[in-house]
Amino acid sequence: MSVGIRHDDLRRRNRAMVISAVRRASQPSRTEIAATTGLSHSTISTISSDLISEGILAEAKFSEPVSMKRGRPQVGLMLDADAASVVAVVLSLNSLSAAIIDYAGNTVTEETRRLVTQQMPAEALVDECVGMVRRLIDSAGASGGAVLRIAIAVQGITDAASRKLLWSPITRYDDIPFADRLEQEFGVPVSVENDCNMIAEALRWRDPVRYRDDFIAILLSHGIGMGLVIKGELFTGTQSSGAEFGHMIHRPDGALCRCGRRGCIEAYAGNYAIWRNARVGDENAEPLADLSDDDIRAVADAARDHDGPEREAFRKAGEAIGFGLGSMFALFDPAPLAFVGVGATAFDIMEPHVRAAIAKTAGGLHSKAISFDTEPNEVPLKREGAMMRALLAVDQEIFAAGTAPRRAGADVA
Amino acid sequence: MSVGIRHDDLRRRNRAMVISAVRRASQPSRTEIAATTGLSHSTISTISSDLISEGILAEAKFSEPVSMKRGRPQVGLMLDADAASVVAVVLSLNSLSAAIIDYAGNTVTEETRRLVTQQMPAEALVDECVGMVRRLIDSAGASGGAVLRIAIAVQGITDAASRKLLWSPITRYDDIPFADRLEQEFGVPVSVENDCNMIAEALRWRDPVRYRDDFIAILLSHGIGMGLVIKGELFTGTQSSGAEFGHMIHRPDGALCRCGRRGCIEAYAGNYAIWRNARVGDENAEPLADLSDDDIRAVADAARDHDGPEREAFRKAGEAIGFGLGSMFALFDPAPLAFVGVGATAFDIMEPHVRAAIAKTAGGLHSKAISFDTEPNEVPLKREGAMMRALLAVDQEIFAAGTAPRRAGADVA
DNA sequence: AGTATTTTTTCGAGGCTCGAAAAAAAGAGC
DNA sequence: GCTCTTTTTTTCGAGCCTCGAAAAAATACT
Repeated sequence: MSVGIRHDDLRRRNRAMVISAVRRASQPSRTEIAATTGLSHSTISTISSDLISEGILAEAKFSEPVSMKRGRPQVGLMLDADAASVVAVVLSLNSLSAAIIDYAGNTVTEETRRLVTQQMPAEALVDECVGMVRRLIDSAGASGGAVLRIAIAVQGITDAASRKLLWSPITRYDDIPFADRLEQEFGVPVSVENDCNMIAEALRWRDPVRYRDDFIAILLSHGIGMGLVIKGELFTGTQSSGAEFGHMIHRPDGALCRCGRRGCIEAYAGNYAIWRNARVGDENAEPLADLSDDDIRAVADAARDHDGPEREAFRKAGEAIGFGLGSMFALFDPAPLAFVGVGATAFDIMEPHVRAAIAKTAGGLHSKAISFDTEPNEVPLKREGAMMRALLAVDQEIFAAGTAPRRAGADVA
Repeated sequence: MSVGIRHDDLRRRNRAMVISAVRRASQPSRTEIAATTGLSHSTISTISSDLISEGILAEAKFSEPVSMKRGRPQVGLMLDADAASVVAVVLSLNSLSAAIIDYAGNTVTEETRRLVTQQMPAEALVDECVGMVRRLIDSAGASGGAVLRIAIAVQGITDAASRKLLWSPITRYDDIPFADRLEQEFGVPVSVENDCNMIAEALRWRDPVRYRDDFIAILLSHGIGMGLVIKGELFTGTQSSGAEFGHMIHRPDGALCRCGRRGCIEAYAGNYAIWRNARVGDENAEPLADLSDDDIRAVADAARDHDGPEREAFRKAGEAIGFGLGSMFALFDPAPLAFVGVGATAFDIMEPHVRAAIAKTAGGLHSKAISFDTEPNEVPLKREGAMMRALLAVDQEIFAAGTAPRRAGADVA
């Protein structure tokens, strides 16, 4: 099972701790790092001077002299932006975008283009990714650090090893091996991640106070996605990316879902379902393939304006989400929620029904205490999440190990 | 956040690895331990001779000479039964039992008695536990190692810190602080655990091949309980023991549940629900407080014998369980299942309906591959689970640390 | 009885972290 | 302007820990 700790793991782990402390805090001093990691000052001193000489960290030159205290001033440590760079790719329905990001997290170059993903062969999808990444790397030229990692946030179900796109609403094809192809093309590790998991990862970095150890991100768009952080870790399935909240069953044998099954939460709360209930009035009608943001906003406006099928459609959506959350809360207790995507703009209409449904479930005891937050624009979140995923991999897997700690160190000295 | 690895943690962790390897395997040799832990032979040699001199491990005297190989024969290591002992307490509806178990896992003494738990004040429940543990410790006398840990498996929801019984069907009272009282009484750490979690823990030790990293134990009795192991760890809630499968929502605003809410899985699949559907025919009728095993077996026999309300009741139960599992599998992919308790004797009637329901959900793709296993007798499983929980705590928290590694070691030498 | 083989222990080397002390870098006080 | 105080950072020696190699131990084979 779990393996013993070798002597050389010790350094690797503690280097990882230091890098992680610097990435998390803003220019922490060595003393602060010692405090947060619990390691001694001398250890932090040794490790950080190693990392600086390897070009991974740098001392902040003009740290604002916040101190105004006596004594030697603290000198902040920061990530050396030129230590490396990563590529964050976001692939969604009819849209592909990518960016090169330096080691400190600044965007170097980016590109976005529209594609008709549902009508492209699987090969072509991968080719588009490869092409865009290639162009970005070429345009960035020799500036900054070498690209050490690529992360792709993609709508759909990925495998647990983050290598393939198992299934996605953006294409008719299954099992598309994005990672293998891109690794072969660029010679760096590639991971393929579910977009909602990346949204959760991004929220954690945007607001570490609210979204710390346990929270839930729900993407309300054409379908319903979820990113789940439990006990400080992204919750993924054992074989897939997991957390397919949209396909939990709300009503057995109920409304027709885009996935072909019946009664899924998505079949009540996805944009297509809300539109169908509001405008078609038949929950068994074939789901629309796509729906513009304006379409759904129009339904929301109508629902706000007067009672009628639109308002009823949002009631059903809120109810489905609420009962689904209630079932989840039976499994692992309530947690703060973030609603992301176009649907979040209409969340005000759904919220009372979500709360009413949760109140009827095991999560009901705390239903008033559960915090809801909305963020309409999911695109930057997906990119930030993929970026953080890639950067953290560089931190932990490459820089913590210390590329040839003896040989490279000797070269430098 | 996570804290750095201090120099002394290293030894503690590797000692823990060795102890754990010995507990898991049956009399492994030092060489085998080195292989499974990945540590060097010299390290294993040092650590194991320390552990032997501290009286935690012992060399097996007459290990069957399975080898028949040339060379120095391997000498198996085993846990020293006298190193310590633990108490495993199982508290269920109308029944309390406890046992003293030595460090090697052998039962030293045990006692069981019937109580009318629902009519006892909270204090009296705790008093009964204290009294029984006291009698056991007294009767065991000075034989064996000192009691270093107590674990209580109790039906109901416990808090995440395993200290209190938050809610339980066995009593009208909430927030009963079992751990505090018992610790005060016996001066050793006490943990209060959900009984189904202990069932899962026990299954892992009974059949480590089938129940390894991901599996689900479902207790089919008056209510429905669940113990969940995901990625090698017992899955608990963030604030409570979690995995309240029985109170996931099967049908919004559906049948009346024992918990007062509506539509819970338990309200269709708990013994009282099956009995109610079979014999009362009104899913809103007030649930019975208790039901004998014979009652439910009679319904099962009737269902097997002829079509009618009994068979229909089991169909509804299987359907509720199947859809609930399907919803869970949307979150974390399918896993092997063990059905435990009286209800498991009737599982043959439910199985086709469980599978049919799962097939209608996101878990349906693999519905045929999901393995079902039944074990009617839950009582020994609860005890074994509590025992393992307590023993592992002694392993990891007490013996791995090495009580005063310098001073005690010096005393021995 | 001697040799081959496998397991276990011993021993020295190298690495890592730690605590204490020293060095560095500022503000405070006169 | 100089010294003292305070705080941060580095340096240095000590103590552990793990590792690899070699030695020792224990058995089967010839």
